[in-house]
Amino acid sequence: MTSLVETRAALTDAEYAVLGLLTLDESSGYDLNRYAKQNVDLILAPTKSRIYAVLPRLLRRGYVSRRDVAQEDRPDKHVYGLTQEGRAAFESWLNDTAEPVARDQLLLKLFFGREADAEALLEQVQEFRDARLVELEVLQGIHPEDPFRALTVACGVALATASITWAEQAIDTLGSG
Amino acid sequence: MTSLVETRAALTDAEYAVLGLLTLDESSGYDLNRYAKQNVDLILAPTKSRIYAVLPRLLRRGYVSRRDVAQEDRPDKHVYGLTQEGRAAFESWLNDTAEPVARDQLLLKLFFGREADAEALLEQVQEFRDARLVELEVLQGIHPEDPFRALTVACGVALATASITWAEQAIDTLGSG
DNA sequence: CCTGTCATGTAAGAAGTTACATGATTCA
DNA sequence: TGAATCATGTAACTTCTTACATGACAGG
Repeated sequence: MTSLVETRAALTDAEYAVLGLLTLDESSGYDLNRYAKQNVDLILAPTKSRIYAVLPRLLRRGYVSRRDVAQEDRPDKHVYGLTQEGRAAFESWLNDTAEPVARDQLLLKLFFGREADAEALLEQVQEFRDARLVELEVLQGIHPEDPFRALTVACGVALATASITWAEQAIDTLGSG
Repeated sequence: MTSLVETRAALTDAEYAVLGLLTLDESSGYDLNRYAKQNVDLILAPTKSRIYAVLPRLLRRGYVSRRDVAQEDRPDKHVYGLTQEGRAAFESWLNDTAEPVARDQLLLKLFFGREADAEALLEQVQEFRDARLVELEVLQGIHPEDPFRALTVACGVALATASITWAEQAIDTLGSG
């Protein structure tokens, strides 16, 4: 009885990333690792051992299925595919507008934006922008005497501003799509 | 025999943050927690339990000393102060230009910039800028067909650009100081 | 001959979070 | 009466990283 609302525990970002990659094609751990390095890497780089750790967990939850492919002269291949439950879980995460998303999560969702509901995605980018606006206001209220500390605040301001500008642009793109 | 160069293992960011706060004044865990929440928070927020976990570790290393202050009607206060070794370790971290720093680490160092060697700090900001320039070039070489993925790249570009602009400004400030 | 690709994972440890546990005082 | 401040920490848990472990084949 730890929480009033007993929800099915959420997955981690790494797990959603794996589910997302599996929406594209069924893959082995090895494939996922390589593909993640090449693509999602700049956003979120689940390591090899993380991928291999995550796959059996998703299997136990019924979010992925596993098919073993025998091979000669090398280990069998474990090919994982998304189940209906897995796809449902992934999409419900993708379109969830209730929880505010951090930057990396938003980027991860955008990366798989094709699979998402256009309005839900738009709403999440707007929420992200609004959160940055609040952050910016807070930072602009801080004026440290120490010049070094002023620089740290300036960095926060610069990044928040850039995030807001980018988000506006993203909102335009998504809205007109 | 895990590494050729047997260096005294580096501390974590949370530990350096605590050492940094202790350069200002000796403090109890409670004080550190409160102070961290008010100040470093925006950069790096070591939690209460992390602070209480870190202090005995720093003590064992000889980086801080502990003085117990008896109090009536409430638990004794454990007041920690920086030792010479602690200050040396902190400063050597602060002025270490060998390892490239991540953004949060750089901000943490800047936060305690008064304690740092001006040139070493400058050099680290320059290295940071250069790393962002490389990052930017990589990102500018990526042109995904998928418009959603193009947005994720655009975000990276926006943030890298903002970081570079900020770093230039910081370099000016530090150089003319 | 050596490096890279394919292919699986485990082990050990670091780092951090949330919640638990206790208890007096002060102020609104 | 209830919340905030002062003051200590522990426990349980999650997540993640780095390094270890194995082994064949292909290509330069």
